[in-house]
Amino acid sequence: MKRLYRASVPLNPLARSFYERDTVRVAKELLSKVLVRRIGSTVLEGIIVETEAYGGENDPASHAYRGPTRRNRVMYGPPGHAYVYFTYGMHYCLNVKTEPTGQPGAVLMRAAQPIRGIERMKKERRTERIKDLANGPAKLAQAFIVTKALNGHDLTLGRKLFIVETTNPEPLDIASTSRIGIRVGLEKTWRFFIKGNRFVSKQ
DNA sequence: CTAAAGATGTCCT
DNA sequence: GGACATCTTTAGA
Repeated sequence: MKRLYRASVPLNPLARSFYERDTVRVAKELLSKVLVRRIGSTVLEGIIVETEAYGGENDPASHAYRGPTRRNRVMYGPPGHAYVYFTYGMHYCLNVKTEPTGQPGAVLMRAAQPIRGIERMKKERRTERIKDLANGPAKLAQAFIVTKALNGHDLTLGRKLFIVETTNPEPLDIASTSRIGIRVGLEKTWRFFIKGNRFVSKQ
């Protein structure tokens, strides 16, 4: 069956060089880019509207603060891979690894504006409210069907899970605050979101 | 081995 | 605004 048009132009996944940079910079630049999840013939897409940067031994809020462990090993691997961890006994959170290999750094995907595959997301999230599909890190992971099976997945391959540039980028108004849900490292304003976007977790 | 916290979400008051 | 679900990971004995 012929398609009259494409809802989104297929673009190449962001290259490893995009991720292999300063974590805070990557966290800001990921805003407005599109997170893509493919499961068989199903495609899920969302505009990244909120992120948080996590560092290494200089960042007490980071999983890598006390050095490498089994859980955080992806944070010490090559850039451009997914770091997925399980928390609170029931939730997954999705990060992308930044900085060069051997240097810890990751960006937490905190919220996305659903643009494709919304019906599937509603089913996964058990809600009809589009605003509530991915306005939080664990909600986002659930909507995009991200589990520990994707931990360490290479985001530059363009399969299963990856990120692409926006087709029509608009000028961004970016706000920054302290990161959410942490008890230390509050002095760093490493949470970034698109100001005014209604799919952000908290204004 | 044991214990406590956790980059959260949901439901209740 | 607060309780609570639920279990892996990590730190400490």
